[in-house]
Amino acid sequence: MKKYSIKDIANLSGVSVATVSRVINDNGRFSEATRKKVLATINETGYQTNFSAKNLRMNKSFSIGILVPDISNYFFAKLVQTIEEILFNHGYSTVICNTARNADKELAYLKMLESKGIDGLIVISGPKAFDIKQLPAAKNLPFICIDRQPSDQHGTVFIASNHYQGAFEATEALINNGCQHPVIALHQQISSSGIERRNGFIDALKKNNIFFNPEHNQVTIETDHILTTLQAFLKDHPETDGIFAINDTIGIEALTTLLKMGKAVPEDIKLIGFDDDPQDRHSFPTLSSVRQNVDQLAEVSVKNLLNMITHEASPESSIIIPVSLVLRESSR
Amino acid sequence: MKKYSIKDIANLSGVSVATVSRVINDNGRFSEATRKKVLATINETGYQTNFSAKNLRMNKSFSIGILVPDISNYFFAKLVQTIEEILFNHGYSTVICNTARNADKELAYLKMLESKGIDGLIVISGPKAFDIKQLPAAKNLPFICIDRQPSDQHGTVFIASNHYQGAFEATEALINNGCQHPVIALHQQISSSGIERRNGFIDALKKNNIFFNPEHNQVTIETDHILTTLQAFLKDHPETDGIFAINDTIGIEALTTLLKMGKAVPEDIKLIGFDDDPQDRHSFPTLSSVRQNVDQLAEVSVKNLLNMITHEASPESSIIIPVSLVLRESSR
DNA sequence: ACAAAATTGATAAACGATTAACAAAGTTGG
DNA sequence: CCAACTTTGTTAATCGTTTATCAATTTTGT
Repeated sequence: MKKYSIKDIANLSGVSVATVSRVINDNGRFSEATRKKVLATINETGYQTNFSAKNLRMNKSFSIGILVPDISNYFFAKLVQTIEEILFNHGYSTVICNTARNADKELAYLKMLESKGIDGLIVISGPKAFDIKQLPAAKNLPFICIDRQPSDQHGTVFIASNHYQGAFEATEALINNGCQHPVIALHQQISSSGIERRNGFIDALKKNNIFFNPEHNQVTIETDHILTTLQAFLKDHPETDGIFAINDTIGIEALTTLLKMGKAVPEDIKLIGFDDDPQDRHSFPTLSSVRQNVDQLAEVSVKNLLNMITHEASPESSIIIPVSLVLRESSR
Repeated sequence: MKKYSIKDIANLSGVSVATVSRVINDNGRFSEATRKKVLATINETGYQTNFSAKNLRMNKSFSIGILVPDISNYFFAKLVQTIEEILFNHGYSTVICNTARNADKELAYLKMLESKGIDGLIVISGPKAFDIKQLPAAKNLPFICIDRQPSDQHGTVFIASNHYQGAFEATEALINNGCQHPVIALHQQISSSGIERRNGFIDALKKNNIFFNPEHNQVTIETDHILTTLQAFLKDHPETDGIFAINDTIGIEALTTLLKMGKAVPEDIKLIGFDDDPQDRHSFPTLSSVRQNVDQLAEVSVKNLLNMITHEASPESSIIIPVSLVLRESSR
């Protein structure tokens, strides 16, 4: 299988390479007759344009980098998947970089991406160790942040779900279903979106005249020690009748831990998580959660990034996407 | 931030571009003094080689394509993540293509990947609609298949977990724990790995003198109708005391369905799944499963692919990776 | 019918790297 | 001291595109 170049196509169709290029890129300067002729030989030969050459000449690579902390996390995987699909439909390919929340890896990836001459960058969450914008690599690179607030807001796009709203609504759902002593369950280190969620929880308490006391209304879960942590907490705070888990990993863990402890969910303790992992539908009882609108998140991200790349429209600077509460059995 | 080319570096260090290139690629033909000089200006300027140019000249892109059916599936995500990391450590970047098990998309992706001039391809599972090898795009492209048997074995590498072994061991575990009437739960359409798993199940029955009767020892789960399907099956076959689920999605669904029906797991019915999803550790009771060795799968895949690319060693043709049974509460 | 304008196509110069072929300078042995 | 060899570095071709500039041809207006 020979690889055909534009020159071969030109020779075979009896025109010049310039004409072939014009036909391929459809920029007018040719007659209908030549168009047919050229297209025919392209079809015959199965010619494919060589992107390396095109990239070199046009200084454009038709590929986008994505920095993502952990693609084995369902939410990130789904988000990346959706973004990738939309980008592909726009003629871009996606280079996925799994940073493992490691700032050094992030830097290494950025260097590689710069070398490859990517046209744009999408940064999802991740470490706040340094500011992407400060990097030489990113100086002239269109990029947007999802769930990671860039420290220098100017000229960058920030997109996130309304974590605050989701937490607020989830907490109010607990209260409306009778919880008098709701507790938020979270990890030690907490991301920017986590802070938003915590604020939503606190404000929902406030609005319902429940005083937020970190001692009583908050439990810090240490991974792998959830049973002991939760057991100790509930012993000290037997009045607890509702838990808002800051994400579904904690939510599901809390659920099974409660069951192991002999508590009934939702009868004794109501429970709501965050992220709407698929497993929420398959727990027993099923787990209420807050669903982020992944499609919209992806859509808006790509739209804005491509706008930045083509300069067609000036990008918005900060976009918050609504979330939706998914009520299931665990919070009845 | 200016972009420096090799020419700039040459001028700034007072040598020719050829020399700079030699220093960068360390191929000998220069003195220690020039090396230091060139490296110094490279450091000062922050020069990065332009991959488009390098690719064009060398006819090599240092990027690998991955065709994967569904990256939001935990096993695939983990596998892709691991492969990506290893490839990155070898200086390759990864272009991920989510085919959604759609043969047309697969074809479109392959065209794009060919245009980009990828150096190699990894195909994970996916539709058997057509044979990659037959595609002109793949004629001279080194590629390996994970969990997808290429129809033309010659010169291609096939890598897979030992699905047969996993299913066999899981089934024997059920039997050894007292199950007299084990049942396999599977979907209507079944992949090549699914067939292996089913064979393992059947042979384990045989070995233990249980006659395999599709009527009695197999239930076909229709997604979204699992409750009714399973309920009907158990009504017709009340003797059922063990279920081997062909994957963890079915496993977890079966588990909660059984609980909803008032069955006790593992007391009434023992249950083992396949793939060792993280959620298995957080169900109640925890779900026994078969774990594929993702690290080894990734390692072996990359090693063989890179061997094919560099011709350093001739690739093996068919590699089977052992799996391990993870026993938890659901099969006690 | 002829000048001006519009259409169509060709030539050749980039883009930034690698590398074969060559040249100059330095080293060595007899 | 000079032939032969080694070391170091330069020049220029090449990869496959795009596109500015120019040239030839056709169309149009009067």
